[in-house]
Amino acid sequence: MTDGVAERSRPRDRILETAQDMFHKHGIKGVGVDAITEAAGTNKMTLYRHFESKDELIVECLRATAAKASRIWDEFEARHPGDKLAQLHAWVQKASELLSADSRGCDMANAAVELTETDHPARRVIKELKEAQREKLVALCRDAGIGQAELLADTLSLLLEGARVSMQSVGAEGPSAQFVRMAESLIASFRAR
Amino acid sequence: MTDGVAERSRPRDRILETAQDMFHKHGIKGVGVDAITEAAGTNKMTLYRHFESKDELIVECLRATAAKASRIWDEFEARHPGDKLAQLHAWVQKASELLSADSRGCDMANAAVELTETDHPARRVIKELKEAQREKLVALCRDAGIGQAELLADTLSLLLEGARVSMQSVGAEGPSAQFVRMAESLIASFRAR
DNA sequence: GCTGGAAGTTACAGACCGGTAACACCCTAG
DNA sequence: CTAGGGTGTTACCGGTCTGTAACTTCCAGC
Repeated sequence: MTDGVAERSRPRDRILETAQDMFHKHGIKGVGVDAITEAAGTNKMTLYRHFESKDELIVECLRATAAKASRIWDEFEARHPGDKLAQLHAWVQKASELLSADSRGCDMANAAVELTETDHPARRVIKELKEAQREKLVALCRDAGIGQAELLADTLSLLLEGARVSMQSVGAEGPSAQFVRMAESLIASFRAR
Repeated sequence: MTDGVAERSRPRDRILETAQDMFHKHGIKGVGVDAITEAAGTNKMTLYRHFESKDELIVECLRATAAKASRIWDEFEARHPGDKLAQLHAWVQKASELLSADSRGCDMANAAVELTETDHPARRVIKELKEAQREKLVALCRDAGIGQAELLADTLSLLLEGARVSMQSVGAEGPSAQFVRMAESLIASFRAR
C-alpha cells in the first residue's frame, strides 16, 4: 500500500514528502516514524539511513517548506515584474488562499507550538524563515512606496499569523474570514498617509 | 517535594493547577500524567480517581483557563464602570501584558494546534471560549460607539492571536512588539469613521 | 477509640515510541 | 557475470506512555 503521495521515486524524497504531509495533518508529536515510513511505502531502516534522527527529519521537512515559500515570492516578481504594489496585492491574495482550504495553518508556527524545548534544532529554521518572510514583506511595502513599511508589514504578518491559528480554533467562518478586507483596507490606509 | 505550585490543598486542585502550568510550559503531548502527579506532590491513582482520563483532565484545564479569562472581563467593567471605551483600552493594555512575559502564548490556541483529532472533546471548549471572547469584544466595540464593531473586534482578535503565536516563533522582539501601536491606531481610525 | 473514605504505594499490563543489528535481496554499472 | 550499494525484512532494545489492581496508610467525624 504505497498510499497517496508515494509513487515510484527515491525513498528519501517519498519519506520527506510524506512526513511533511503527515506532520501537517496530525502534528509532529502525533506521528511516529513507523507511520511515516509505512505511508511512504518503505521502512524504518531506510529512513534512518537518510536521516540521522526524527529531529533531523523534522528540520529537513521545515527546510523544504521554507524552500516552497521562497518560490512563491519569486512567483510574485515573475507575474508583476517591477510592480511592487501589485505584488503586495498578490501577497494578500495568496495569503487568503491559505485560509480558504481546511488547512491546519502554518507548519512553522505549529512546529514552534509543539516543540517547546528552546534548544530544539528546528527552532533555528523556524526563526530564520519567519525573519526572512518579514524582511521580504517589509521590502515589498517599502518599494511599493509606503512610508511606514515596517509597521504595515508587521501588521499584515500578525493578521495572517492570527488568521491561520484562529482557523484551527473556530474554523474558517470566524474572524479569519475578514482577512482580505482587513489587509486591503490597511494597505489603502497606509498609502493615504 | 511539593514543588512550586503544590502547597497543602486538595489533591484535585493541585493536580489541576499543576497540569495547567505544565501543559502551558511543555505542551499537552509533551507532558505525561506521571510527571504531573509527581510535580503536584501526589500520584497517578489519585489523578485517575478525580479525572477519568488524561483527555478529561485537559478539558478541565481548559475550562479553568476559560474561567480565568472570564474574570478578566469582569475586571474591566469593575475598573471602568460604564465607560466602554476605557474598557477597550484596558483590553489592549491587558493584551500587551500577555506579550511582555515569556509566555508560550494562548493555551486554547496551542491546544487547538496540538490536538489534531477533529472530534477531541477539548475542541468544543476551545471553540466555545474563542467565540465567547469574540462576542465580548464585539459588544465592547459596539457599546463604545464604534460603527463597524465586528470588523474592529475581529481585526484586534487576529492581531492578538497572531502576536501570541509570533512570539513563539521569533520572540517578543518580532512583529508582536508593535501590537499596542497597531491596536491603538486601529481603534482611533475606526472611531474617526 | 473506632470507622469509613480519601489518599498514597507498588507493581503491572499493553501499547507505542525512537533507534539499531543482522541479514537477504535486487538492480544497475562495470 | 560480477561486485557493490541501495533497499527491504525481521527482530529486537530500552524507554515511556495511559490506565488499572490490590493493598496500605492516614485522618477526620462520630
